[in-house]
Amino acid sequence: MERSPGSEIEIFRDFIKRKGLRYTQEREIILREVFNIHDHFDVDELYLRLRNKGYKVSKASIYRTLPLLIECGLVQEVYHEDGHMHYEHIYGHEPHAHFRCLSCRRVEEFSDDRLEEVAREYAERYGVEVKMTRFEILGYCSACRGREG
Amino acid sequence: MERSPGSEIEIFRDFIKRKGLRYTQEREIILREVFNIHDHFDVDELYLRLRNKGYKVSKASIYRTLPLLIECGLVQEVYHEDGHMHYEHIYGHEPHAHFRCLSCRRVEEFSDDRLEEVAREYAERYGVEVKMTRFEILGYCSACRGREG
DNA sequence: CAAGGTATTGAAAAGCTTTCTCAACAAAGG
DNA sequence: CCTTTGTTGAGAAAGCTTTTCAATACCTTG
Ligand SMILES: [Mn+2]
Ligand SMILES: [Mn+2]
Ligand SMILES: [Zn+2]
Ligand SMILES: [Zn+2]
Repeated sequence: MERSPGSEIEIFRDFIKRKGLRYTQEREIILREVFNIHDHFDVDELYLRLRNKGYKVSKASIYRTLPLLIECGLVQEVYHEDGHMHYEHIYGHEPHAHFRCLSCRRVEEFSDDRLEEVAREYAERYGVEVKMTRFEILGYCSACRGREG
Repeated sequence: MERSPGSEIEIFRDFIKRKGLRYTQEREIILREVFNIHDHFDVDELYLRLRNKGYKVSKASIYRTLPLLIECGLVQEVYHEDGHMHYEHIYGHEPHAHFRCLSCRRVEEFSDDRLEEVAREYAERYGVEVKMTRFEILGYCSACRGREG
């Protein structure tokens, strides 16, 4: 009988405990805000949202916590743009890929089972353990393809 | 009757001219070295290789030229790691995806036609123009999966 | 082929993002 | 509670990438 996976908070707490780390206020505050953002975000946006809500969490703590959230599979690096990384929470969401318009920078999500299939087959053939996959299409969206390109 | 696409040098020169830019020594030297490297590379490696061959090209020029090579489709950003971007030349190579081991950092290439299929279908359905695609599998290679994970 | 207009270059500075340092603090076990 | 020790915040440091600006080189024109 499989135990239900639980909320992101339980998952994170278990992960932190299993690693022998301490479950701090700051770590939970950051986790909660990451799951309040239903969009791609960067460190600065996360930091400002927390400040605007009155939480005093430092950027250093955000930079320290994100790798933990990624390691336990709750969060993912989505893409690197404008000199910094962009993230999203993935727990509770279907795996999906991204289209990014090189002109207007709009990002669209879509999913296709073949992508996970490709990863699964690669893993089987080469004996690797898949932690995550990332599929991106870069190009010009329908609105932009006329204007330049 | 379709004209043959030509070498990377012709393509780059045509691109530069079409944009009304100047075809300089430095730009060609950088282009040539990019196509001498049959691996993923970063700015520093490219810079050091040029210096070791006696070329005096500045990093600024490399940082200025890479976006041009990318814009004309000769080069691609492969992945961001250790705080900087890694590139590869793609002209003359089949499209391929990457597996990256999170432990030993080894990078393996593989290809699967389904990936281009997914992109082609997305483009058709949403009317976007695809410039490039990127598929990555992150995980632990067969050698590393026992040791940690 | 010479000259002039102007994009490009190199070197250094600046701008950013991310990491590190260290004293003060707080989590967690006894 | 008390103690131990990992964590935090603020600022410094460390990179990477972009910008600045005078000197240079490309290339068009005459
Ligand atoms: Mn997404
Ligand atoms: Mn490759
Ligand atoms: Zn667009
Ligand atoms: Zn490995």
